[in-house]
Amino acid sequence: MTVKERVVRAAVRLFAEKGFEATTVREIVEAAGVTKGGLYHYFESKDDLLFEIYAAMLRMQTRRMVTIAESDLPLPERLHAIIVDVVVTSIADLDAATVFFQSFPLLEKSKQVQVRAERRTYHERVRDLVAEGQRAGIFRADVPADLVINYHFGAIHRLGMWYHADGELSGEQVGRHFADLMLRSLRP
Amino acid sequence: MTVKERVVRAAVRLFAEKGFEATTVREIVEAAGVTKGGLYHYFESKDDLLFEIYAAMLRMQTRRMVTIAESDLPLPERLHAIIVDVVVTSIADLDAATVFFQSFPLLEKSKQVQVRAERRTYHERVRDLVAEGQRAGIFRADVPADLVINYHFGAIHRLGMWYHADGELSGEQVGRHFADLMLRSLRP
DNA sequence: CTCTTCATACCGACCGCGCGGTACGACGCA
DNA sequence: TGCGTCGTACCGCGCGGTCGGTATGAAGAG
Repeated sequence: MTVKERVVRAAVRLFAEKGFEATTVREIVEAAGVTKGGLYHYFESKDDLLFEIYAAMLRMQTRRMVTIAESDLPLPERLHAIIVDVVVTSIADLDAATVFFQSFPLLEKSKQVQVRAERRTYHERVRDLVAEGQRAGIFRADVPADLVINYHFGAIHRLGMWYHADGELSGEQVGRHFADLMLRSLRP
Repeated sequence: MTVKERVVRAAVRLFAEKGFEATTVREIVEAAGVTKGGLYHYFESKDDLLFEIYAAMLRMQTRRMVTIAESDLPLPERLHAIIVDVVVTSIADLDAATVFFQSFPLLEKSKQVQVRAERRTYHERVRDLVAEGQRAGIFRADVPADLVINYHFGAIHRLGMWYHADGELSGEQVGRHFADLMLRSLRP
């Protein structure tokens, strides 16, 4: 494992556990078994480290979502698969997901803009699926598609607050339950 | 308005906007129009200030929830009213709600224990309503009540991330949509 | 009614600590 | 020798918190 990977791994765990600001660079290098010189050789700043975590998560989740959205499955099944996938991948790297959904305001403003832009396209892409289903009469149309997306993704973004790997449910099971809850709430 | 109130009001706004750790005591006293001496006369520490915000929010929301839960309305209507109420009160003081649901890990550990205990009773109280409905056959029973509560309250806890008062929907409207989404997802 | 006492409310200059970040040397490989 | 890869000793800053002091006004004594 490279120095860079060890730093990222340690940082993600600490950020998830104690928050970005409460975690010191000294703690990160200690947990990663490297030194400050090593860390600052690969990262410009503590903030830059957070941004790398963000960028990796965003790229991965967006790519997977687009792949499913562009498949030729029936619309409700595409939506179902997207929810299951985002839940499963979030749980697979729960620390990163926790950081991702909690530390956004702490990013430098300029980096926030970048991240927000990509998050927006993600949001709109999925929202359009819902809106399409509403127009087709597959989904009930008496609730705004934007609100539906904010609602259900809000639920997903809080996963890190309560899910523990030693619990009874696997990521796959949680994902299916979530997808079912979403689709049922849209049933006409 | 007393010094204490002004401090709390300013602190809530700043904590919601920039996060607890990123907000300095100097910024708070400046925004509140008081001095450090005044602040530390009423609060033991910056952490104590955060805790007061938490305690007030918790007491208020728990009290309201219990009142509704103990009413003699039919079960689904009680659940509906609880969701509408928590959404409306969260939106009425969105800054406090945002802080409440985001800054928990930054509280002192001993205070976390207190808060967690009360949050737990809140959670269990509402979960029991769902479980009761499942046993009675009013709600579908193929999904764990705990997961249902985590899911739907997760959505509520993210309100501060996207709701803006200048949008099209009032707190009441959002509350009703949320409650509808929840009850529909439980329809057998 | 006046004088003394004392608690409460608040002020703001100051402090020590530990933070993120840096400078520079060393080591290994080409 | 030269370049990329670190290690280590250090730095300045700004943070949360402190502490000696003052203003105010209620309570008790005479």
